[in-house]
Amino acid sequence: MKHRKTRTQDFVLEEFQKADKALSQSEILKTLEGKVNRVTIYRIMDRFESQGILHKLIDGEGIAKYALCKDCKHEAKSHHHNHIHFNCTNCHEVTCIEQAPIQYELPKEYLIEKINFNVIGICPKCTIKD
Amino acid sequence: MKHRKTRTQDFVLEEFQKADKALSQSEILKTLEGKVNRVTIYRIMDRFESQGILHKLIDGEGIAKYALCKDCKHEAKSHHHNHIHFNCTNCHEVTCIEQAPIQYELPKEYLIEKINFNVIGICPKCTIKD
DNA sequence: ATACAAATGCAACAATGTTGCATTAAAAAA
DNA sequence: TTTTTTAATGCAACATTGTTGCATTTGTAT
Repeated sequence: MKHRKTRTQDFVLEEFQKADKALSQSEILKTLEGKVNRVTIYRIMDRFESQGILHKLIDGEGIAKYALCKDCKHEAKSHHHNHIHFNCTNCHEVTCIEQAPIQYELPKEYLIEKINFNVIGICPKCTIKD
Repeated sequence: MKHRKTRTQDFVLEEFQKADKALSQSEILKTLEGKVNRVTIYRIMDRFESQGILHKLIDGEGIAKYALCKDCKHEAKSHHHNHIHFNCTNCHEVTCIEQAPIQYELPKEYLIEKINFNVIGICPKCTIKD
């Protein structure tokens, strides 16, 4: 016996599917209208991350957010998320830009475990309005 | 009359010069042994940032840190810091890697204001020991 | 239906960061 | 030098994020 299906977990997962962007604990909590303890949200997101359902990132403000894993490689030990996260300073949405290629070079003495790349600016939805 | 020279500000600046890495409020506070209020540290670092002396970054854990500006361009409105910050998971130091080139592409609809790139892993100092 | 343990709730705690207001102290003006 | 101005600091209070321990609830296997 491992994982148990609960309403709150289903709800959280649906929120991520609907949102199509990275969400923080407080954003999830709002949609639950205080019906669930915030500690539970933290724990559900942690659990989803270790199950490879979500990936965690730190946004440009230092807030931990999670987003659905889409094109992730799930091979053993190599669950990487080497894509840019775009932080819109207008609508404050953080979105995964999986199609944007990143290239960087570090002296080979550096052992790389993972990356956390944030680009801060105005997203397409907000530039159109302006 | 604009800026006033104080001992605490001098001390903070010296710490950054000695450290040659990014420092958080709490790290600065420790070296001051509680002789200065932590709010003052926040304000000094903010002030230094707006004066172009320090630049702010969010490290891989979401903690705000500041580092000395070295090769920054200080032309009007273009005080960029487009370099990688390396976060060592062993010694927990965060260092600016100004010589490492970064290339990334985003659809042109995205307006880029600044970036915050963290690479997390083991730094050269720590790989040698291992 | 019962038993096990995963999931949740709740209280408490720590750390980070911000704000308002009183006080201190640089440095300019007298 | 003394006085005045106000930038800089101290302090209290607050908000938010995140974590931990323990009791309770609730899936689900038996």
